[in-house]
Amino acid sequence: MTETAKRRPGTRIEEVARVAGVSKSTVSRVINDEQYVSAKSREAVHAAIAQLGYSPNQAARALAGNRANAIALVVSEPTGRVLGDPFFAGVLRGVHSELAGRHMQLLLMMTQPSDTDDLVTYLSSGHVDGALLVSQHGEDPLVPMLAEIGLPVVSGGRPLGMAVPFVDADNFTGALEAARYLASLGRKRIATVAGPKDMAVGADRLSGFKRGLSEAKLPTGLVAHSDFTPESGAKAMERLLRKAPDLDAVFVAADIMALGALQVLHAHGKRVPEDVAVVGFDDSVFAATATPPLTTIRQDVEELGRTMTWRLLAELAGEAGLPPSLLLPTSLVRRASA
Amino acid sequence: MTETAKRRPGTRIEEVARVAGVSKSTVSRVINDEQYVSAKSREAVHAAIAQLGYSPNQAARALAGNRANAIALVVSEPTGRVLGDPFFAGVLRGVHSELAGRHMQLLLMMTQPSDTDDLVTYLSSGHVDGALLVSQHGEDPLVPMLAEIGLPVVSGGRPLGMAVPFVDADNFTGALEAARYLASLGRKRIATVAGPKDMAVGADRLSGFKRGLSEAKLPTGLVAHSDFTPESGAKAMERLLRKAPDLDAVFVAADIMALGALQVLHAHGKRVPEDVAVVGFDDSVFAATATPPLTTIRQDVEELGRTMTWRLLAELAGEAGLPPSLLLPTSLVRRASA
DNA sequence: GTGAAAGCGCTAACAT
DNA sequence: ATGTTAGCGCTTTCAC
Repeated sequence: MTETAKRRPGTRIEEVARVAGVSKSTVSRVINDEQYVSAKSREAVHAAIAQLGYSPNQAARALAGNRANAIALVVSEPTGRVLGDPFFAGVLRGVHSELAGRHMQLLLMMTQPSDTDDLVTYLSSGHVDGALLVSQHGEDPLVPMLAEIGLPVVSGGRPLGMAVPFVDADNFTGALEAARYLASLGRKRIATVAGPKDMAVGADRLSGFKRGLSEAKLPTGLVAHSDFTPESGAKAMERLLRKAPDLDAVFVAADIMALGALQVLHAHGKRVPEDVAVVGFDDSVFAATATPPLTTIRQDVEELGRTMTWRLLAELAGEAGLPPSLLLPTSLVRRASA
Repeated sequence: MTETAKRRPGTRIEEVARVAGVSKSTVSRVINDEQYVSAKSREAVHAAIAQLGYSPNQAARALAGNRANAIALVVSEPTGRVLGDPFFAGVLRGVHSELAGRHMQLLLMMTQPSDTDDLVTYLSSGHVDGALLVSQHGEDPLVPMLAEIGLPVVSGGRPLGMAVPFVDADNFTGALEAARYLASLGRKRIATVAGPKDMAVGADRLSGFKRGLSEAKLPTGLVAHSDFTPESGAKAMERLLRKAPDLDAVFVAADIMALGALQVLHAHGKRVPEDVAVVGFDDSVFAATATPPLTTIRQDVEELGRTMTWRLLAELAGEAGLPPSLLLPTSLVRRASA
């Protein structure tokens, strides 16, 4: 590295102390919202901070306080395919809004299974105070590894393996509602493009769907698995059509897969919803803009991000009696496809 | 704050030095890839680091080195609507891949126009070494403010106001190619759903489009402005159809707007591409999954992210003779819509 | 309620 | 090529 650029931060805490007429310690106490500071001092410090445009040096805070004042958002998936997913975008937005105003930075980390070790080393070295995990496939080794090093963690989506705190949409109930709705429409040959078997989200939505069909005394055998891409959604739809050319409804376990399914349905001359009713899941940006607009199960991904963050921060703050896991409600959004 | 959780980082540099049989300074030099370290020491240090699973404390590095070892990715737009945009996801992926392996963290910051001052204060306080800006509308006040405090900055997309280093897709040439292609198809009444007037990306694509039509001696008057959402794309398409019911082609300046335009075209009984040929821009995930699949101008957003990051890091490293701005090539991707 | 002083773990002169 | 020393700006005992 050559001649790395350096810059001197502006005001230091000492100057704030001078202007406010108190000691550094008092300024520090005010900044950290501690008790035992007189209203008078507090006010003076706030005034000085505003006047000088002071902003504490995070590095020094972290070093002295033995905290990082940062949490990581870990996306463990090959080359961040999830990033393109509106799901992730929503979570990110939620995390960010929950963090707003707190003195906490968000570090974004992506990781392939191959460099899991590096990541664990990094996370265990005090760079962050806790981690949020998203979109891990099945039994992600990251989960037990982080649990072992004692790093507070909250998973977005139910992890398949080890029990760690998590927040998830109520996928089971959402899919159940989708199946009930399709059955209520009088559809009899209801299929599903399910998610991957090795992801809890896939399994949960499939379970809920099957439960709904069972209630209506309908057969539950029309299942094609897929991963969360339009392409594989299309392929799954092809398989379904081959197996049951006369199917009259399909629950696609993610809007993004429904896009592919819709293309295949059109290509086969099936009218939606007349011949085949389609219900998606997520109510992502894809749903409203699909042709035809997609009836879907809405999950509030932004709320998911907020809740995950709240849960993690609460744990970092040492709060007791926190629920190990939380399920967020879903709701049916009716559009043109069913 | 109550009883904030604390953790002690594991190994410290001193222990690495002891195990390697050298001084802290030498370990530091090895870590920072400096010269004047014997191969022997270097090797010993690497071995010790591996053995101990050592990872340097970023806070201490930042404090002592007077660098943050972090850059910010600033998304300046009301409540991160951009986040849902595949454009942003791609850029993020590119930024991240370029950062991989360097000791640099990525801080994600979103900001509304209202808290620009806070952001500037924060960024100017040494928390980051530089910033990447994306998706600013028109003359974003952030640009001159950051330039003023001397923070190295690279903009993703050409900023409308002040001259700061930027990287952008070659929007002009891309749109030019779209227009030429449509003309080469024999289309005569070619319209465009353009982007916002106050964004360079909107202006540049419109200019290129008009230039292309002029070349073919075609009229350039069929223009409807829109922002980058499917809804406003649909509205713009409605306006275009009202103005020219017999239009036979439309260049939609973003795939995501094309989704809305496509819905409207269908609703009006227009067949795509038979009656109306449609060309989009971006080649985002929306393009291939649209009905019909969209012919579009591809821009490599991941490369955009990588290039922005490279440019910023090069500047931080004090490299001389860096190009103030860079334009990335685009290419036509033929699918079914035109 | 407030201040003084001792580090937090590292980098950066300055020696050698 | 390597070791020694002095901080970086803040939080945190511990007095008062």
